[in-house]
Amino acid sequence: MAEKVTPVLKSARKERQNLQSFFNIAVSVDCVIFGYDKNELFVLLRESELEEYQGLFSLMGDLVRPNEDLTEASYRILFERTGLQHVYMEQVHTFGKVDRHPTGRVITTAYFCLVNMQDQRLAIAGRDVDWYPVRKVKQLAFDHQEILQLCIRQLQERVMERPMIFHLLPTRFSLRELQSVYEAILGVELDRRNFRKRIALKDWITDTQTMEKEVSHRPGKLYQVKSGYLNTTQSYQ
Amino acid sequence: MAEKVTPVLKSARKERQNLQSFFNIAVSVDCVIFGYDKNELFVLLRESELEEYQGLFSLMGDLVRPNEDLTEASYRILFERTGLQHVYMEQVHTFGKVDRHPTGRVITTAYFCLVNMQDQRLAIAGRDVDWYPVRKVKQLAFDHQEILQLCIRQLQERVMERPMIFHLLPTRFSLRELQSVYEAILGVELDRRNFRKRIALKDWITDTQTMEKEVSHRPGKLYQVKSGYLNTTQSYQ
DNA sequence: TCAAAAGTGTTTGAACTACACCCATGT
DNA sequence: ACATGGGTGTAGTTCAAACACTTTTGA
Repeated sequence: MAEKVTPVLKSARKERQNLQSFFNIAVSVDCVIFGYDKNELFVLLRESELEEYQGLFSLMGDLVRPNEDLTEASYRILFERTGLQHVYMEQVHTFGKVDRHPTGRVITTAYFCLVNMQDQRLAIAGRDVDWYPVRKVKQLAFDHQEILQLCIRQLQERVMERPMIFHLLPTRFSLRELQSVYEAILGVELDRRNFRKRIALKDWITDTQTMEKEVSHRPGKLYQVKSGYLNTTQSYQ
Repeated sequence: MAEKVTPVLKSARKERQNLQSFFNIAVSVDCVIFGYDKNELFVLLRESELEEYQGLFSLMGDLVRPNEDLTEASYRILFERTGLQHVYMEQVHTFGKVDRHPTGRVITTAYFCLVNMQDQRLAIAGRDVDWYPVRKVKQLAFDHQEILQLCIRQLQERVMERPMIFHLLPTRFSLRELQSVYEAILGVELDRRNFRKRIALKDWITDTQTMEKEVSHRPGKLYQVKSGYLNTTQSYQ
């Protein structure tokens, strides 16, 4: 094994000339931005700018700039559309069918983001974007429906395994709220007692010694995520 | 919510002109091709062609052609280097740092492939590629070490959950062989009795009513994967 | 006093772990 | 006879699921 063959070495500079003709696929990033409110999972959409998709909504996407890392591009798009930074983000998949974009050959890398819809810094008013309940989204421009579905699936697969759900909630939350977010994401009802035991086992959250106020029922304890579990950065880009 | 804003529509044709200046990031695919032999996990590597990485090995990669889906490109690269088709393949991650490639801006999508090193159709002799034990790979060209590590991690995370490991083995195999492949991938020793129970629970394999031959110990039963578990195609590209 | 959600424990089954002995074959 | 791996079962633990009643608050 491993016989050595002496290759004809190419320098990067010479190589660049040969490659120029291949620099003709555009690269984009699409952000699937999830939020949670009133027992419902929402996704941020905007109306497609393309004639071909008039009347349809699309995800937040843009081409990657020549001097921008892929993750930088994703954070830029998020910031441009929401005013938010330091948001939880995961790369999901890269979609590369030849005909997926009518403008030309564009491959796109999909990320999902989890944001707190109550965040005061969230600035979508006056922009061409809005929140839509994920359950009601039936059709999107491009292959964005497929992208959305895969992001939901990945969110569902990971949300019980890793402490990521807290990015969707305010700093302090009740166990009831936490359970409702899980139910909205997973699309199932959970048993309250089993849920509380499971969350206790994870050891992600801590009692804040405060209670809900101004609720028309017995107030619950408020919890917060333990420090160190609100990281937004990925290991790999 | 969802106030409508009337956007200025752009046609795909007009849009294409605006985008031309962005068609300047190259897109590549890197295949991490895994094989198994004699209690070891191997990866297929070749010597880097670039002066900058002289003496280092690299993964099998190439630029994506303008009329080629991302997965097509990955299968083409695999076929060019191994002569194999219809191989198990999963997309892992897309790496997009600005400076990851000395030739210019190249983002790359990594796939891992599982091949049977005993496959008669495997044709790497005379090509500039060879198998290296994964454990011994310490340094690679570009960011290929990072790509390899992430592919190994994804393989490890999924190999017990999905019936993919059989692509690394001949059609018929003993439970001992199967256990050894798991051990090579996971980097741990497994208890034989517990392993057999676990595999029985998965219900992936079936007894072939044949036995090992010409082994210098008590021969074991030979098994094969149940039909339907050797799919090579992915749901998403 | 009623409505609404908070809070809490037990029982069962499934799956995983650790662990030891006899069996069949080739040399 | 010996070396090598084949083949098997039990006991303990952990985790998940099913399931009901009392408590606290606001209206």
